[in-house]
Amino acid sequence: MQVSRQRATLRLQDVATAAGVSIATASRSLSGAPGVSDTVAERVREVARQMGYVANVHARSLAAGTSRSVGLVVHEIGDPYFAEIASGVLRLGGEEGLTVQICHTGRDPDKELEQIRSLVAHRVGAIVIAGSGFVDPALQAAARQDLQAYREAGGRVAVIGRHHLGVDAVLPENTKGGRAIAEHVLALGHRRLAVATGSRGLTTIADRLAGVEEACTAAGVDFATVQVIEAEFTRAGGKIAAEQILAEHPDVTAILAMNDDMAIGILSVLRLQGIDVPGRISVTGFDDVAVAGDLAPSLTTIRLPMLTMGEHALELALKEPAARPRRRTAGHELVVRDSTGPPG
Amino acid sequence: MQVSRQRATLRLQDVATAAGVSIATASRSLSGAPGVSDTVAERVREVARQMGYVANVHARSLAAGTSRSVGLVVHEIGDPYFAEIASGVLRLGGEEGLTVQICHTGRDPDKELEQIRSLVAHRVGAIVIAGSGFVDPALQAAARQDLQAYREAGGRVAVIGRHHLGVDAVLPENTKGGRAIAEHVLALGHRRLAVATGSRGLTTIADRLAGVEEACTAAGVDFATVQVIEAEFTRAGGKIAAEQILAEHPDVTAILAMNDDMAIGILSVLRLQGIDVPGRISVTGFDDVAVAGDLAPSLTTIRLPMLTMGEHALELALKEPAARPRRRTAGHELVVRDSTGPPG
DNA sequence: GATGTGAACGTAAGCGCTTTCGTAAGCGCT
DNA sequence: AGCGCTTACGAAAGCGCTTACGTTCACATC
Repeated sequence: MQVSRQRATLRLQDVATAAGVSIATASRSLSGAPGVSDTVAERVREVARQMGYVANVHARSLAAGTSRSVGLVVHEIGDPYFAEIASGVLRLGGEEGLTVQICHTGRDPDKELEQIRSLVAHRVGAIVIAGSGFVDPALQAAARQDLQAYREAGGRVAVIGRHHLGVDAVLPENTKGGRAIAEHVLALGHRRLAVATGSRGLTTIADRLAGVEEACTAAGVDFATVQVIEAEFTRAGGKIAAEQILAEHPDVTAILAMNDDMAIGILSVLRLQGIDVPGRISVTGFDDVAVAGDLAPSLTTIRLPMLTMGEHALELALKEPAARPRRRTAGHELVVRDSTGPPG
Repeated sequence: MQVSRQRATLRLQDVATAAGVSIATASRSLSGAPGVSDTVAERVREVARQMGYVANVHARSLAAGTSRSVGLVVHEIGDPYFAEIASGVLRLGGEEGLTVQICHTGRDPDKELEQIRSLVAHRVGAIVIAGSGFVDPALQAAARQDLQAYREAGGRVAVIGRHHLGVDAVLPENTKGGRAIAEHVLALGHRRLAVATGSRGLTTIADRLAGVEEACTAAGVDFATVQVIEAEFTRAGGKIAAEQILAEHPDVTAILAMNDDMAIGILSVLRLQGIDVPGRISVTGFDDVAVAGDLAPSLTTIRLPMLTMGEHALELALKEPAARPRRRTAGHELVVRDSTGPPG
């Protein structure tokens, strides 16, 4: 007895046979390439649909030398800042019929390189790298070199929020934003400030701090008197920073967190300790993550258009590469809410 | 003059030539397959590293018939619930050396099918589908059929939070959780309840509501007297629901939101209207997203281990398929915080 | 010393597509 | 009828890998 051995999946050949055409015609019909009469093309498509044929992407990419997919590298997808960027990339990518590979690095430079390599291996058409780069020149150079090779092989790269990689970039106005938020606090009359920040080894943070320093200098406040507390760039880090500030610098009247996540942690500690915000201490954030406006008190912060930044970055990456790296600034906006007020 | 035409990217052949071995030996060396002496294998690897060779994943997948990548389907990656699940999948996936393709559907059933097909086309080794399914049997059947074909072709599937697809599943205790949160509120003495929920056409929501109904019945509260307000399953939907509840049912003393996002929106509206929580109205959430504990008032909710659920789902999907679909329940935990108290 | 054995390596046949090139047929023109 | 031109299609050559199978050679066995 003969056992009819069934293939696991349909091939283009099966569709072609069923439609009574050659494999070449079938391929052209399905991809919409010219050189096939409309009637034949339509018949092939109908047959394929009925059979439930799904083309093998690997075979297609190998033969065509291109792939309809893009890569996205983020620090941590659970972080709302990156989640929103990812949402933007996924939205535009979906519209363009691209699949998106997401990698997260946990802010580990080695892992970042590894992830980039993996994306290169996948011959993704474009790579979007979100999140701060490293101030360390050696790390920058390593990333730069890998990306350079990828681009020479025809890959496209865009980054969000770092400007040292020689590729197209979407740049949030970190320095201007840092300046704006500090100016707001200074204008309210605060003079004894603390800053809660993540590692200064990240460019984003360095930029934001630079803005704060500018504003202080302009207002005649010696930046050296500003207490800069470095902790994790997370809610937990914010809590630790807040406790440290309260313990060591009880006279501070305003705490500037360098992202909303830290600010949320800070608010939480102040609330637990019964400290009035903004009555005794004003608190500010940075990013304007979705929840910032719904906190109590709602958070004064700098709005960055994360979703749009994700879209723009992918857009840049999909464009014909320019001779010189393009820069696209993403605007910032000071959003004044209830967490800031004049010093008590 | 002869122009040396340079290849865009290195091939395995180039490495083999440089190392003075055949392409087969090179392949075996790099993949760690047996049949190569250690010295030769090491030399090949060293040469490959020095040349910066990165294997073409498409060629590899095509030849080997497998791919080291998995797909993740979520409703919306910007939603913290899904972002945390994604984080779990990415974490475990990264550990296993898998790349992860993320698709989001915007809660659109057609788009979900489309995304699943795209993943099938990519011959991903496994697919994890997160998020509620549709109660509608026709939609269920369509998804089920596509997945069935994929599994017959050797693909693995696991789902999170839906139990109708005949595949391995990680099931959050939605009904038990709904019951627990309602019991908590009822035990505090509340009798005039409102529920703010997303579309009841989603299984997750139907399950949670069923739990609430159970608790009400057990406590002798007629579920028909509970005001169930259906809106978007988001912060914005929570605000709309809250306004409607305040306008139409001002005597309500507790609002049960069917996820934290809605609860945050509700808290925000109550705060704006100067309504004391929990003094006049108690509010509960569901999920325990990261920010829930740092809100003011902090949110009483049901904790679901999202990150772990993501990991477990991928784990299930990577295992040898069992004869019968496996079920793995993810525990729930009532987290009582400051947003609930006895009715005023 | 003939023979079997296994390890180490090379040859070549695909994997399922895309795309170049060749060919046949249909068309209008002289 | 003969010519060139266009259009529609098929044959076949890859894309860059993996892997079944063949070959070689060192070594142990009788």
